[in-house]
Amino acid sequence: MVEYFVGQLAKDAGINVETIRYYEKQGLLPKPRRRDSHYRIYDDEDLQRLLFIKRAKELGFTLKEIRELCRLRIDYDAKCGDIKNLAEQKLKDVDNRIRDLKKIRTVLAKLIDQCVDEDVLPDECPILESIKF
Amino acid sequence: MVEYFVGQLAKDAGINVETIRYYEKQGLLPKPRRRDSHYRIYDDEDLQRLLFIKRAKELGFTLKEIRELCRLRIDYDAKCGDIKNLAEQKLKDVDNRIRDLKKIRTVLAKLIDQCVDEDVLPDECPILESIKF
DNA sequence: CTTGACCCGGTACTATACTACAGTGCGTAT
DNA sequence: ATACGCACTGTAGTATAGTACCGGGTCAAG
Repeated sequence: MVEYFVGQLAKDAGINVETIRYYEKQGLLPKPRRRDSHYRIYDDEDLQRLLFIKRAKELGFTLKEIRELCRLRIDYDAKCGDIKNLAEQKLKDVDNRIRDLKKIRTVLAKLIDQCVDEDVLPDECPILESIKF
Repeated sequence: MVEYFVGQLAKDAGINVETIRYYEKQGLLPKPRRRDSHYRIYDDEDLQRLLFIKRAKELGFTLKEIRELCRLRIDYDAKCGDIKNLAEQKLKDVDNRIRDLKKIRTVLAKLIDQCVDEDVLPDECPILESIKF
């Protein structure tokens, strides 16, 4: 199994060393094992987790929400029903995001078509023209 | 046509009055007409625009990106090709977001199923288990 | 013609999410 | 064994996106 120190992990994930330690403090990364030297030791799972956090952030989830997404599990104390409820709520949220992104997608595609077919530009924001949230 | 002052607009959009003035400063809202009293006057288009900004933010776009999305137009100076390029780039971005959200969706759905069918919980973060970005 | 709700610009403060030191210790290659 | 890079904790500073407040003007109901 591959092991890294924080510097290598940071490089592989494309994330700042300080940010990794910050995520640990915020409970987004589990407290890693340490060398005798108290250097943190990471593995590939940590890398995947970091990449997930990075992308989830770009998708508009806050660190708090990401923490929740990642904790949909393990809490053997929590009843299955509780987890199910939270998961269902998150699923609904994700579905809505997908739906609204598809609306934006449609408008962008239309705009690109307009640019090809004619040399006519819409005279108001096309996104606003067609999307009514 | 309905006209509002900033207070009513804020109420209808579910957005703070100060935030609306802030968006104007940031170039997200066009400078509105004014009464003689220099009160700002808004209409339904402004409301739609605000709702779009609100949702786009929730979808993970920054104010800067939203400004760009809304300006994919009007710039009659810009060549159609430039607009097309920007729009295509945004489209790719939106497609990637949809793709990744669908991955998360799949995992959430699976998690909910597990809760129904058995009383077994995954013992690691299910999101991380299955999503490799 | 006043009074209370609302608007004005401007400035200062806040929360979130980093990012950058400072001072100190570890690791390894020479 | 020493020097250079990298790690450690802790604290301070930054960017983004608001949010709150101040002193003052406006509007309209009574």
